[in-house]
Amino acid sequence: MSEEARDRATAAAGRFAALGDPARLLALRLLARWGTLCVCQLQAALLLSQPTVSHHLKVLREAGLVEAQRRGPWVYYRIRKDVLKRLAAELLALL
Amino acid sequence: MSEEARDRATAAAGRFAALGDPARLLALRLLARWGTLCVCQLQAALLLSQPTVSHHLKVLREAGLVEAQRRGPWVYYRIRKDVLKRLAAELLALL
DNA sequence: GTCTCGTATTGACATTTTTCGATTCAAGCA
DNA sequence: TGCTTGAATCGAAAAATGTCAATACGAGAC
Repeated sequence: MSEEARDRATAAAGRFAALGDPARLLALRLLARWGTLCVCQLQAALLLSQPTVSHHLKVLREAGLVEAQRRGPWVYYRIRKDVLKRLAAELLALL
Repeated sequence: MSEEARDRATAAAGRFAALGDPARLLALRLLARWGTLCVCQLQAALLLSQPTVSHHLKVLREAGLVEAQRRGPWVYYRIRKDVLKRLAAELLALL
């Protein structure tokens, strides 16, 4: 297995790890359903403290799975579909 | 979000977590390429101690992503493609 | 039976992760 | 200038994870 393949595997593992938490996967399902949500809306749905929700969103952001945009006092999050598509392709490559 | 959706998300998160380690993802890539490998072959490719490889394979097994079969003194592992397909579908449902 | 080889489990350790309370930052409004 | 509200960061505690050495298990060969 080549060096680049190893690096790609490591990068993909990082994204899968970001998906590997129930709270984060639920947040993504909510974002998939509603398109865009602010932290307080996600907090209400996830039933976690605000710092915890912020932490999970940071993990998702650093994995490249979501992006944030500030509008007034609110920060809205949205899924990065292109990244998710590439990740799904990595999964299907295992078949 | 319904109870079942929450449970499904938790189960899927467990499988994604199993994918979320470079060693395990590399093992899956090797299995995808060669179809079937024993622990000692995976160990040689992953450059990890034998107990560590066994541990990772156990994680993958308990997540349902691979299955094991003993043939003589060797235990051969193979990907469970149906499970991987369902997992990819979960990912694509986020689009 | 014993020996050997491949695999699994145990025990231990260091690191990482998850979570929260307390605090700080950012933006708008009075 | 404060004040209020939403979000991020800090600090800390508990839990989970990744790794290995040592040990135990399982299946053939002798």
